[in-house]
Amino acid sequence: MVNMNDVAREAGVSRGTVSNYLNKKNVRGDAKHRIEKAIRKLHYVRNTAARDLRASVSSYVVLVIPTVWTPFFSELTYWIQKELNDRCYKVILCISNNQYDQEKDYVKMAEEQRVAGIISISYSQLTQHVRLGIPLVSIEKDETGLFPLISSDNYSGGQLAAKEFYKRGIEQYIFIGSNQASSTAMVARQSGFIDFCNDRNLNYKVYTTPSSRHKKEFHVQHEAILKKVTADSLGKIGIFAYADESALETWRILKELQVRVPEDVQIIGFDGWKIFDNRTLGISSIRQPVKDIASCSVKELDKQIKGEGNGSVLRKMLPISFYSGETTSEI
Amino acid sequence: MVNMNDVAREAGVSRGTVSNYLNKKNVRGDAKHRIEKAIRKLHYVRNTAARDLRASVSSYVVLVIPTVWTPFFSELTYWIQKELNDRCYKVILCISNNQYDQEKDYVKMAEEQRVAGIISISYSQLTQHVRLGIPLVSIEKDETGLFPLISSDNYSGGQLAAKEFYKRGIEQYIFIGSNQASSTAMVARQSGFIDFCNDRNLNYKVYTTPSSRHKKEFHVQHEAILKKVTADSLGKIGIFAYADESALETWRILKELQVRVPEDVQIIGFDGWKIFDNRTLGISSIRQPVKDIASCSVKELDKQIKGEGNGSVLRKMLPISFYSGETTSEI
DNA sequence: GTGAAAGCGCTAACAC
DNA sequence: GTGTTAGCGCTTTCAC
Repeated sequence: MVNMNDVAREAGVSRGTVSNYLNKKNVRGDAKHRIEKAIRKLHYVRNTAARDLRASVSSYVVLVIPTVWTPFFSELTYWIQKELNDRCYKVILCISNNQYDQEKDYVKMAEEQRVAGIISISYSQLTQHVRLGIPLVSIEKDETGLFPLISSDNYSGGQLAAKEFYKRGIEQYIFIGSNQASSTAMVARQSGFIDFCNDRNLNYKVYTTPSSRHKKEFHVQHEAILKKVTADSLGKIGIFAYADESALETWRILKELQVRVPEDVQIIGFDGWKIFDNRTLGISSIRQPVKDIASCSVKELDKQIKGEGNGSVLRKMLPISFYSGETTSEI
Repeated sequence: MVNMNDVAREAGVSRGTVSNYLNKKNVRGDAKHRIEKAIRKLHYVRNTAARDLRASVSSYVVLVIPTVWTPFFSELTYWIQKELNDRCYKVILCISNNQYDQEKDYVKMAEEQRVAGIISISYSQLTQHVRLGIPLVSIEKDETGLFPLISSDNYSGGQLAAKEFYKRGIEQYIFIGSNQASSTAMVARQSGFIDFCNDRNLNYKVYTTPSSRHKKEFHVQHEAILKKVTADSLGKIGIFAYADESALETWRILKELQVRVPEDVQIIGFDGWKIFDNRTLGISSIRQPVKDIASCSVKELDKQIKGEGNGSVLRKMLPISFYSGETTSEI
C-alpha cells in the first residue's frame, strides 16, 4: 500500500514536507505541485489511523445504547450521529440490549481503542467502569454523579400528564409503570404524576406491569389491569403510561375490550414516538426533546474532550412538552 | 499513558514477552504471573489502535445507511450491528440521508481509516468510489456489478401483493409508486405487481407520488390519487403501495375521506415495518426478511475480508413474505 | 521552507 | 520461551 514515503520519493521531497502539505502548513509552490501530482499519480490515501496514533488523538466516539430498534432510540441515534458527524467525530455504534456484560465489553473496547469519548444510555452502573479517564456523557441516568448527565425533565413530564388530564375533566387518574428495577426516569415520571394528584386531592391509582421484554406477562398483566380499571365506571378515566410502548399496548387492549378511546378512557404515553420526521403513532404523549438531548450531549462531550470542562459536573434537564393525539379529548 | 514498556519493566521481562502474553502465545508460568501482576498494578490497557497499525489489520466496518430513523432501517441497523459485533467487528455508523456527497465523504473516511470493510445501502453510484480495494457489500442496489449484492426479492414481492389481492376478490389493482429516480427496488416491485395482473387480465393502474421527503406534495398528491381512485366504485379496490411509509399515508387519508378499510378499499404496503420486536403498525404488508438481509450481508462481507471470495460476484435475493394485517380482509 | 531523525505503541522475525 | 530489533505510517522537533 502506497504511503507517504512513496509520495515523497515521487515528488522529490522529504516525508516531512509531504506531511506539512497534507496538514495545510506552508509549502513552497513548486514542491506543492509536485506533491499533488505524485498523490494523484500514485492514488495515495493518507492513513489517518497512523496519524492518530502518532498524534495521540482520536476522532472516535463510542455510543452505548440499549437498542436502535425503537422509535425513541432510533431518533436519538439519528440526531447524535448527526451532531457528532458535524463535529468530525466518527461514531462507533454499540447496542447493549441492556445487557450489563455487553456494556462493560463496549467500555473496555473504547478504552483499548483510546477513543475520544463515550456517550452512554445505560440503566446499569456502567460509568463505574471507565478507568482511563475517557470523557463520558450519560443520558437519562448516572448514579455515580461523576459524569455529566443529560435527561428529560421526567418529573415535570409526569406533572404535565396529570395536568392535561385535569384540563379534560378526568376524575380517575391511573399510572401504569413497570417493575423494572432502577428506572430512575420512570420513578420521576410517577412522582410528578402523583404529586400533581395529591396537590389537588385527585383520585389516583398506581399499577405495575412486568417489563415489555417479557412479552407474554407484559400483555397478560396489562389486560388484567385494564379490566380492573374499566370495571366500575367509564368516562372520566385517564391512564398515564410510563412509556409509549406501554401506552400503545394499553390502547390496543382497550380496543379489544370495546372500550372507546378517548370517549370512555383517555391515554397519555411518554416519549412522543415519531416513526420518522413528524409521523407520530397517534397516541397522546409527553414528548421528550430528542434532538435537544442529542445536541446537548454532544456539545458537552465535545467540551470535555477539548478539556474545556469547568470542573463542576453538569446535570442538565431538558423541558418536555405535550403532544395531543387521538387518545385524549379535544379541549 | 502506561504502555507495554512500563509493564515489561515492572515485570522484569522484555516487551516481546508481554506482547506474547497478551496474544495468548506460550509464556512461562512465573513470567506470566509477574506480567499479570504488573498489568493490574499499573492499570495497563492495551492500545489496539497501535496493534492494528503494526499488524496492518482493522476491525472496523463502515455502515453507510440513509437513516436509522425509520422502522426498516432501524431494524436493519440493529441486526447488522449484532451480526458484526458477534464477529468482533466494530461498526462505524454513517448516516447519509441519501446525500451523495455525504456518502462519498464516508467512503473517503473509510479508506483513510483503512477499515476492514463497508456495508452500504445507497441509491447512488457510491460503489464507484471505492478505490483502495476495501471489501464492500451492497444492500438493495448496486449497478456497477462489481460488488456482492444482497436484496429482497422485490419482483416476487410485487407479484405476491397482487396475488393476495386476487385471493380476496379484488377487481381494481392500484399501484402507488414514487417518482424517485433510480429506485431499482421500486421498479421491481411494480413490475411484479403488473405482470401478475397482465397474466390474468386484471385491471390495474399505476400512480406516482413525489418522494416523501417533499412532505407537502407527498401528501397532496396522495390525496388527489385516492380521491380519483375511490370516485367511481368502491368495494373491490386493492392498493399496493411501494413502501409502508406510503401505505400508512394512504390509510390515513382514506380514513379522512371516510373510506372504510378493508371493507371498501384494501391496502398492502412493502417492508413489513415492525416498531420493535413483533409490534407491527397494523398495515398488511410484504415483509422484507430484515434479519436475513443483515446476516447474509455480514457473512458475505466477512468472507470478502478474509479473502475467501471465490472470484464470482454474489447476487443474492432473499424471499419475502406476506403479513396479513388490518388493511386486508380475512380469507 | 525543507530534510533528517526520533518516536507514538505495538507485532513479528530472528537469534539465543 | 525470551530478548533484541526492525518497522507499521505518520507527526514533530530541530538544525540548516
